[in-house]
Amino acid sequence: MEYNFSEVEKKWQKYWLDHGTFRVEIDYSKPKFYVLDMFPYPSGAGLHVGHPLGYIASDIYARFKRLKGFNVLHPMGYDAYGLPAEQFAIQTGTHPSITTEKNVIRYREQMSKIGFSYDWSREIKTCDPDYYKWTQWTFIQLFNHWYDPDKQKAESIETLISRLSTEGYDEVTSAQWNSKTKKEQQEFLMNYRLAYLSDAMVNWCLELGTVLANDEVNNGISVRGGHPVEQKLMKQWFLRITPYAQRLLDGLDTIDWFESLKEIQRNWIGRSEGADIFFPIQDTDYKLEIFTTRPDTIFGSTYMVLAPEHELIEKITSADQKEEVMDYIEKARNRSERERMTDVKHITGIFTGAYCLNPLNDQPIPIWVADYVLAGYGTGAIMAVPAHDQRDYEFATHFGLPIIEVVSGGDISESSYDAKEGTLINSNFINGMSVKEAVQAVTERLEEMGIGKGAINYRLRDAIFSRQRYWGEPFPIYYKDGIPYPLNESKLPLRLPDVDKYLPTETGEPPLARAKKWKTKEGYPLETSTMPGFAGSSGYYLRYMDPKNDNEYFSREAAEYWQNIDLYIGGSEHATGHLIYSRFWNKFLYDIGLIQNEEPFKKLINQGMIQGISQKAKGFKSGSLGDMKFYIIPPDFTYIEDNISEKYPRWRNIPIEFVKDGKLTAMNLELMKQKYPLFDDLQIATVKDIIDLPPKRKSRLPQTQESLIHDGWVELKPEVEKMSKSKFNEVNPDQIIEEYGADTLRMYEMFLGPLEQSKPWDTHGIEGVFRFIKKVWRLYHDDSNQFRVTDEAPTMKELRVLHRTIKKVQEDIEWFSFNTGVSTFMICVNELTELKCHKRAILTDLAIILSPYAPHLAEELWEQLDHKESISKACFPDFNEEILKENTFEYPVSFNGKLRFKITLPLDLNVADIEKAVLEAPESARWLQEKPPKRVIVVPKKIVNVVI
RNA sequence: GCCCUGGUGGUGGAAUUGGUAGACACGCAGGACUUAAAAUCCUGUGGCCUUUGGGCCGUGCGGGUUCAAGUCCCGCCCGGGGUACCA
Repeated sequence: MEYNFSEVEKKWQKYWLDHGTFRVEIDYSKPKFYVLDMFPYPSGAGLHVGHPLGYIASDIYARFKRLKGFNVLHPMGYDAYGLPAEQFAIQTGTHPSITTEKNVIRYREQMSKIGFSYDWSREIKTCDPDYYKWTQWTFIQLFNHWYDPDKQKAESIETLISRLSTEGYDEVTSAQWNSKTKKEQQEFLMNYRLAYLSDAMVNWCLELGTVLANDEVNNGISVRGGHPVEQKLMKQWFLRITPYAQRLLDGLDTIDWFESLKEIQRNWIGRSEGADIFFPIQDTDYKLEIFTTRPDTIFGSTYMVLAPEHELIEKITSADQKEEVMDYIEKARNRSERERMTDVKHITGIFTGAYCLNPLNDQPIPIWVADYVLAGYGTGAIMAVPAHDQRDYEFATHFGLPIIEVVSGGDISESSYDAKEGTLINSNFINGMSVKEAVQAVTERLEEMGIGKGAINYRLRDAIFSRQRYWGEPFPIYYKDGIPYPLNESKLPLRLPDVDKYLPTETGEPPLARAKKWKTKEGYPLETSTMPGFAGSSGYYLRYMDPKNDNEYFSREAAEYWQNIDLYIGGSEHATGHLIYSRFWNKFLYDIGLIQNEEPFKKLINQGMIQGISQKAKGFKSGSLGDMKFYIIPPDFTYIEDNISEKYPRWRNIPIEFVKDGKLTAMNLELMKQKYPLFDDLQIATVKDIIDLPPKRKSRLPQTQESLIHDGWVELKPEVEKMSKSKFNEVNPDQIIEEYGADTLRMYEMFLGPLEQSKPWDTHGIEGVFRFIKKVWRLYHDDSNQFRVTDEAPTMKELRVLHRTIKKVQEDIEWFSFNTGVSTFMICVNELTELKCHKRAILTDLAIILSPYAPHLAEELWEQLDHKESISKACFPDFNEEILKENTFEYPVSFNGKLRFKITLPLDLNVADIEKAVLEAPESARWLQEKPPKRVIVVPKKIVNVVI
């Protein structure tokens, strides 16, 4: 009889639930600690072993902090809105809430089996009206606020209105404001609201029937589904995140995230410093405003470029160029974003016939239109400096435009010199200056002349906030005379209505337009778009603090007690989406006084991906049209390649559950076909199959090839890939728990390697951890499974093992080095087993320190050790430095850096005595060869190195 | 292209400030127990050489700094991630 993990684990999971062991409330007698996992989207496929990796790490940390006396908030919930449930609804008519609820139950069940210490009473779902009420509420606040650049924070829109009506604001005088109609006023305010409606070029995905945010599009293809995305002008809701760009950038310096992740965010925000410069356009009153990061190169500017969308083009193009220019603009406009991206190499552009003047030397400069300049960035116009910008260089070379070198250091006959170092030449009053000095000098001169100023641009764009979809939060907005107004807060939540179909209407309106009576009580139509996925996930961590509160998002008391998140664990794929939006959302709520911290996530760790090992079958297709077979051949088989292979797909993923020892047997293949009809065409190739192949060229195979073909089975090739259902390489945690138990799963996932690294799941290795768990059990139980813990006093040796382990385990958790933590336990248990230690004084503490990693086993042992309360209420033992103190040290002695022997010496020896002892050691004679050493380096408690 | 990462035995990985490279596991080989198997336990396991004392070589490659380099510096090569006309 051995440790019965499945019984024990069920017992404690039930106990924790029944006793509310992990429920937390505000408790001023303890310091708080907030540990959060990025909540999952509950997909139909359920969890695979990769998903819980981060959850296990955070759970260990949360349990550790509890033992250390913290009041730990450790909740879990669901990012429940999402495309798959809606797609399923379109196909089957099943309401997405039904699909979602089913998946949520499955997720909860799977997570419960792993033994997480979540406070399940705080569970939230973003699709729950009690929750999305506050998503809608926040949206209304965003709508009702603007960003005051003087105060650098969000302010009520009323403050802007009162300024406009009394003193005026920006370029609008109070008289102008007061003479505007109500509609005009509302339209004007849209330019300032933090949530606003605007016509904009958006990423429109026809297949999905919705617009997508920039981070949902990659290379002109939707991230979800992989459908083509085109640019389309549409009215959409936006969140004005851009005024927060600088604060989002600065905030990064105050938080403890991986530097690589901060770097991704910095790049995404994309701050660049430079200057806005006005160039007068010859023979007109127009001025061309451009943005450049290199005002120092202004004398090297040999042409200007406008984006095809630029509004000045029509006004300045000369009569003889008009037709060609208009033609070019038309073509550029019809070129989809995707084309523009895939066709980077193709240089196009057209001369407008107009010239502007360099304001510093009155030289005329030709103005061109080209699609390599983007309308949305800076002013949509640039001064081209071909000598010092690669893109301009290529353009100038292509169209034969002049290239003037103004910064020395490169060879402009070869390529542009883009570096920001060198001395200015051919540049009038800045000749001889360094780039840095010249930038400043030119900017100052332009400012003096009133034709330019220092400027900062950000790559970050306002976030498109509407989706033409059903399964999302409805906007709390109605329209009166075409003007949007927020609903009264008392009307929240505005519930998602039922619809007959989850598709757009015949007239192309979003699915909500199908709802009956989608109007306010007064009869005003409601907004038919819904919010995007990131709406519900941007502020969910705040709701956990007070999840049942019906009157507020969360109480002030809860916010003041729990503050922000001390530890956040999740995937780095959210670097430019969720993690930016959340920080923005949080800063806004901070501005309006709801919370105390500007940054939501103090420390963030990205866990790596657990990859799957796919099993790939190599093969070829053959047969008649209606009966095409895929013949599987061994990976080393090459004979087929010459005549057949390149015409047909050669590799197919085989579901790993049917593969044993890298082989697929004919019997398993049959079982597999029964489960997945998709594989009906598979067949293990026999020698005859290959010989019979058309064209029938050979009657026999080379001996070496024939010997690879076996009767009844075929070899497959393993390959490390992302774990996913479609690759048939998923490993389900339920199976692992069934076979080895949750504690083994938890420890093995940690043992696999550093948390932040990606690594393949290899089920073989789990045996080692499983043996360890059984070994722990045997420290407490004898061969007949009788509890064998004694009250004997521990020896110094045993105490040393224990305290060394306590120290290392604690340090490893604090450093998030969970893999070495597991090894530490293994070493400890190996040593205690060797010492035949079954003493209460040692094993009590061992159970406590092991409990964050293997909570079920630890609880069971704790109970057997006669404790009445859960082990999670125990106290993490302190290690005793006195016990750890050694009085000797085994010095490695090297000669010329090469280790030769070891010598054990007392620790209280001084350096001279150590040197003496080493040189007098008998082993030294052999290396010294009776000559005195040149030098002896003694590093106490580390090493001795003798130089000869 | 640019930015960020990483490269250590057959495999996953350890070495936290420059100080014993390969901890801990898996796998493999041999052994004990057993009628047999499973389970468990023991021994060995970086490579090459060896007179069995040990020696030489080894952390992607080539240099360097240092008494001492997986760790620091310079130049390459390869893998993973981010980004891509952002002026």
